[in-house]
Amino acid sequence: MATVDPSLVTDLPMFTGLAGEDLAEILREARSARYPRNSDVFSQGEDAHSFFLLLSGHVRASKTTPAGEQVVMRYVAPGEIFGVAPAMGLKRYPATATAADDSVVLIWPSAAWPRLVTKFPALATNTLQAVGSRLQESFTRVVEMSTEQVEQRVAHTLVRLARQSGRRVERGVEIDFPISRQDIAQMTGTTLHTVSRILSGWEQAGLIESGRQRIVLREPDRIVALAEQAPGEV
Amino acid sequence: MATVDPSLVTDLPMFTGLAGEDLAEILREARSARYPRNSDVFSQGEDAHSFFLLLSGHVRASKTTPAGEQVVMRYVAPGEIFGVAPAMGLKRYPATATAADDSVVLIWPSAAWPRLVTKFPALATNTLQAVGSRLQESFTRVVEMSTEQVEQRVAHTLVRLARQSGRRVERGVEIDFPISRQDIAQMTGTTLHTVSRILSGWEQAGLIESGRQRIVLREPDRIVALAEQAPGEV
DNA sequence: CGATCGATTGAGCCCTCTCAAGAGAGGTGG
DNA sequence: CCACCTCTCTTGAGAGGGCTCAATCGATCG
Repeated sequence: MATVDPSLVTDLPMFTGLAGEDLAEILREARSARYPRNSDVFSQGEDAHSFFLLLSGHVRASKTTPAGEQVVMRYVAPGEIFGVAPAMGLKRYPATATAADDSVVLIWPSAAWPRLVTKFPALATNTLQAVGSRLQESFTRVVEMSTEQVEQRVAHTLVRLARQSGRRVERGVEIDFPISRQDIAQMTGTTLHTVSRILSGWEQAGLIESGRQRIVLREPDRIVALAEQAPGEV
Repeated sequence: MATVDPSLVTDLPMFTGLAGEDLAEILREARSARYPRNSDVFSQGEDAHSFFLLLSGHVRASKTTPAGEQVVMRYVAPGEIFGVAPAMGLKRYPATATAADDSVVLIWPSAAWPRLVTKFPALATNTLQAVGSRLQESFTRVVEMSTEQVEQRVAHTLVRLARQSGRRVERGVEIDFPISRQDIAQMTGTTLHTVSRILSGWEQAGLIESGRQRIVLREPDRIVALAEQAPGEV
């Protein structure tokens, strides 16, 4: 397999402070692979043999409870690293990563991490920032689940998805990968029935337009308003 | 102010891989300070001027929403670093840190971080692991809030607090710092009324013994069982 | 064109919140 | 050292948001 072209990734936050030859050396240790929609990149509990960078597509990270319930932790957008369990000192992946859409991924063997990070300390700094911002996001979610009603949480989640992975279309902003009511329920701690009722309501009010695994925000500002409005303040 | 004695901190995860003189050099950049119970070490939104290591006592990190509601993110135990916003690239503290009990803290100016991490790359690795394990904890909390009922969440929270900061007493395991029903409510996303009702029930069942800001787990195993039992499985 | 997967919608219930009141424990100041 | 005041905890009553159970519809894909 050919080496990855450095120009594809040179501007990513992960490689801040890493110049031409250094970057090329890092990339030489990686291989790329394609994952078709709905296939798993890795599974929860599996030996953490590699870490990853998403080149294109979208990857969903989810955790399964002992009782078999699934919770979606996040969606990975192109340019982000994921499956960095090895860097955090974990032996096994704490979640399952599934291609939400056909995806292309760079893969480094875990064994390369200590060597790379010793030679290129900027990698540690950049990873620390990436993990730090995920910690902030996770905290935000805890706060929302503690203080907001379901409708607000769904609104916040859609706004965030649209900002992270929105695509401008004629009628508004479309979330750029297939996402079901069930997925949104698993991101907001509710049931697919409740999500369906909420989205049906919004569709009738003209706020969104949606179909099978497809959501277009027609009036993003009014969804933001819903997200921020205190309950009862109607 | 005298330099901190390296022997006090040499075994902490934060300083793994750092030997005598290196450690002494790192500690020379820190000062120590005492915070009486209920005083703030730093406040949410404030300029992130420093990062910290807790030597003794307990510190509560909490976030306040725009609507004024508070959510407790975690309790810091002795030996842990906190307020590492600077290392994650944040300009301001994302939460408020309050001494839950009289506490002694090591303080490094943020400006020291880039210099220290360049000279001692192990610091970046160790911090990455610390932030990584917090991310795992935060994920655990999201999963619990998504899938469990309030009683299970309270049980899980008490078990975790007892493991992290429990002290053996004759009658069981006591949580080693003052903690109110309100604090537990803000950790589990419920109200102090509901927490009070749950703890009253457990007290009558002989599972715990409690008083003003004080909780003793008399039968930790049975609390663990409550935490893990599926709802309805009674 | 059938089968499967996702979405919709109704009915009823229950867990938890809200509102309300009061009791007990500690700390503090005179 | 006592009285008061504040903070924490308890407990009841009632309401409601969201879940569970159930059935149907629609769309996409092989």
